[in-house]
Amino acid sequence: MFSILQEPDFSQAYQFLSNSIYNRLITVFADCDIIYEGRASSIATLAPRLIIIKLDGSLIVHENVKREPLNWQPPGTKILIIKEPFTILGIRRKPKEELRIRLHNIYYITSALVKDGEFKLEGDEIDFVNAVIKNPNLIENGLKIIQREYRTPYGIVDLLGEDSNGIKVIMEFKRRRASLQAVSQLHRYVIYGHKQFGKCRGLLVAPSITENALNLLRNLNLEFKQLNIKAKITQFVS
Amino acid sequence: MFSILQEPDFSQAYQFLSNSIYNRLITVFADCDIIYEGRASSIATLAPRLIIIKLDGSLIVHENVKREPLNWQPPGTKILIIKEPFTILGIRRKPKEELRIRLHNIYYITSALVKDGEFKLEGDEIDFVNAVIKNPNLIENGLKIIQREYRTPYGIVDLLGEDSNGIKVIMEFKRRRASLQAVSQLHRYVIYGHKQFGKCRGLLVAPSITENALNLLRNLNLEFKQLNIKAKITQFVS
DNA sequence: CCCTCTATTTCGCCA
DNA sequence: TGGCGAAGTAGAGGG
Repeated sequence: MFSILQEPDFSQAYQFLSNSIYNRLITVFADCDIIYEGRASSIATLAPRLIIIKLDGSLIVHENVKREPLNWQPPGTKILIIKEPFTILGIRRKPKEELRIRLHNIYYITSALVKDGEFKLEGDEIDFVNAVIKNPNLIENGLKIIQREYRTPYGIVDLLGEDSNGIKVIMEFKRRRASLQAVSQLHRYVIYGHKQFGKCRGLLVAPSITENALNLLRNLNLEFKQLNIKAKITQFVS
Repeated sequence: MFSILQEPDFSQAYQFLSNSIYNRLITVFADCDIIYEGRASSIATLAPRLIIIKLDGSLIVHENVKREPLNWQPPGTKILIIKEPFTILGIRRKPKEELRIRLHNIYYITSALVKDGEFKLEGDEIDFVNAVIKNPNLIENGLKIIQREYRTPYGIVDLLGEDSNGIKVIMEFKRRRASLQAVSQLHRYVIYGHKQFGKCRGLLVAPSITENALNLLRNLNLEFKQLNIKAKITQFVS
């Protein structure tokens, strides 16, 4: 199920790692320096760090703060152990990049057999849009839903509808406070909509919007509909 | 420097964790189920997982694939150990959320004293813009740089310049292939620029651009300047 | 705090 | 494989 190697020499570490890579979830705690070269480049000087090697080739290096790793390599990385100098090397093509972790002193190595469990996440944007599809009146009376994920050359429209006057309504949803970027996104779709449908409306649906975004939105003749899906659900329940 | 506890009972684990939290970099490998409730919500069923607790309160749970953790809590999280049922609880206000990791069987716990090393990263967008500030002719002859990070209500312009005809040039830089979103971003600034300066140009600077983005850009009377900074550097060197 | 934007973003989906 | 956009995005920087 798991095994631990404490203060191994490089020869022991080499054996252990070679047998475990791509088979086990590995952690290494060691003094190391790190060179990354690829999409960007970085150097990390000698210090103790926690290294994780996953079954899919993900390579992750943590220091003692932050949720984000100091260095990493995404899934699909080719991982090599070099004996001299003792190095964990992660190589990727496309983009061409490599992470070179040179180990100076190894405190411990662990390996473990992990079987993924079930995982379910709720409350993302999909749920938000789904709620509106089920009940278009949340947006406005008489709104008809035409298409979800309507594809245009200028991006993918969350929801395309038609109002009670037969005018197309292009809707962009944000689960959180809408920003300038959300307005721009909607604007892009409306530029296309005008070419495609002639007159049409652009509607940004979100729980709130920043002041600058609201100004821009008005400038561009777009509309904002305040909608907080969680609040609405409780409203329906009560 | 480090210590390891193998197959502890809950009482031992409690002692160990209580003494280590916020002092040491901790890893726990254990069978656990996890409930997250906050910005979204998730459930993970019983399975062996690797848990990391950092000195700044970061809480990270990994399974055996992906660079991203299965669940997490960012820095600043309040971490509590509950005895019955044995649980690592991470609580945050603003946003209000909690991560509840219930441990069923603990394989090992490690703790270690980590001193952060030096770290230096190069090759991000800042370097890209800096290269142009140093040598505006990379963009076009006669270009004058007026301001870096020019703030407008519609966003922050990477670089504001003036061309040889005295026309303002609003520049947006992308280190990688420019997308629709990059065009929109530039367009936002130019909308403001027209109000502020009257006539002005919008220039997207990137190593390449997607076809749809290029079409949109032309539609909006914006310009694209192909520039690959790494290539340019080698060019100057050679 | 909020706003804005980058990121070695990662990840998923779809043509 | 590339385009596109969401993410419990995280993290940085400025007002």
